[in-house]
Amino acid sequence: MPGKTDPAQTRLTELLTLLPQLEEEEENLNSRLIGRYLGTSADSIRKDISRLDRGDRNGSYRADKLADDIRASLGLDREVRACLAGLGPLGLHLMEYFSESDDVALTAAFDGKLNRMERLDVPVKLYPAWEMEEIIPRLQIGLGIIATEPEEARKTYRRMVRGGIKAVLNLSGYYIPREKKGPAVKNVNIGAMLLELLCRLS
Amino acid sequence: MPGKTDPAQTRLTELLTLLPQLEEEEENLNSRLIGRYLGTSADSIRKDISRLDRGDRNGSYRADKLADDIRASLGLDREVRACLAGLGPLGLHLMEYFSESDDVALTAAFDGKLNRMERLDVPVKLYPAWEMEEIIPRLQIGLGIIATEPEEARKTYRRMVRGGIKAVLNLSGYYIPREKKGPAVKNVNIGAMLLELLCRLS
DNA sequence: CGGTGTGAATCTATTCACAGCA
DNA sequence: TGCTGTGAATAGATTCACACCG
Repeated sequence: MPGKTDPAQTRLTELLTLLPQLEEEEENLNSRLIGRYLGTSADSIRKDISRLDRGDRNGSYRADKLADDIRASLGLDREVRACLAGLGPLGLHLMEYFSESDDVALTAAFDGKLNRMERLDVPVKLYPAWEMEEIIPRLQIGLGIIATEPEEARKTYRRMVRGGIKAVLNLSGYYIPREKKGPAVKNVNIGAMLLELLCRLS
Repeated sequence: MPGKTDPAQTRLTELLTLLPQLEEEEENLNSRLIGRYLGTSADSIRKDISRLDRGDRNGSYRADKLADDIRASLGLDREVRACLAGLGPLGLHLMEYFSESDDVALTAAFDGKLNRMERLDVPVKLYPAWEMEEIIPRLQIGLGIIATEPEEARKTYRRMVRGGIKAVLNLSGYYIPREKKGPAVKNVNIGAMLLELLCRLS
């Protein structure tokens, strides 16, 4: 019952990230087309969008308006400050990735290996991992992204919790158990996703 | 209706990837505990496992037996050959990650930049991207993992399709639209996942 | 007791079907 | 005609409740 996963909300966040791409490569949008990109039925897309209650947009969808309406409906107005832990290959990838995001301001990055940090030329302020607890509240960071090795994920998580983080996106592959009174946690496991795909082959 | 996502199957694949971790850090397993790791109710976990129809295992769960039963039930017996496209930071991360997998044999990796490839010391045979179409059928590769830049994802996908790939896990951030008669596609977008988390903060 | 397994009840999501609009 | 919006119908998943086992 905890990590609630409302399918409509999931689709809408996907649609939001899909819209820029659609704007580039499609003339005009409709529910069937969007469904094809998102792997759902046109019906679901229509229902999701209609429930958005935007001032009566008539006829077909416009990417820019849709984006605004989705943001408004999901409460994605204010930008949230985030930090990233782990600067291996995955961390570096995410650093680039999120540097361009509108929804998240990547404000700090952490790693345990100092020498690794010194070499890096990146657009975000870097700190040693043990300063997390202090930096997170000071910079008012609400969201933590874990991209460490699995072995370090738990410790990293604890540091974030002690820093008062509100939500954690954990891409390390280690499963962080949910705890009452703890932050919202989303464990993403690429191996599991791959297995799910494999099931469809059988 | 296409990209069907059976929640029970999703949980079971997650559980399968979770089990090694549980084996390390928990004495004995029960549904509530598993639910805490997976962000679901104990009820769902019990139901999922009971439907596994294993020869009457009595009482509490054993990690090794569970893994076997889940594999059998999901048809994850035979190992599938996979290839990876894109050897930037994300690709390198995945290369390491999947090298250790039991379910997938990473058999080839591709990149468009030759100089990038020459520098790499990796445990998988590397090929230039334009050979995909030829290599995939020759090595009987069934699954493609896309870790390229978004701009190159579409072209990469087309090459995989022409090579006869059966399933695609696409981590580039670009959304590949589903096409009838095409392979199974799973688009994973980290930005969307992050947005979903942000929604929970509001 | 603290746990599992499982029908029955509930709650949620998807699909259907069609009216209404450009 | 081709698409959206939406109630009604269906299908599906989760939760409840309780019998049963070690």
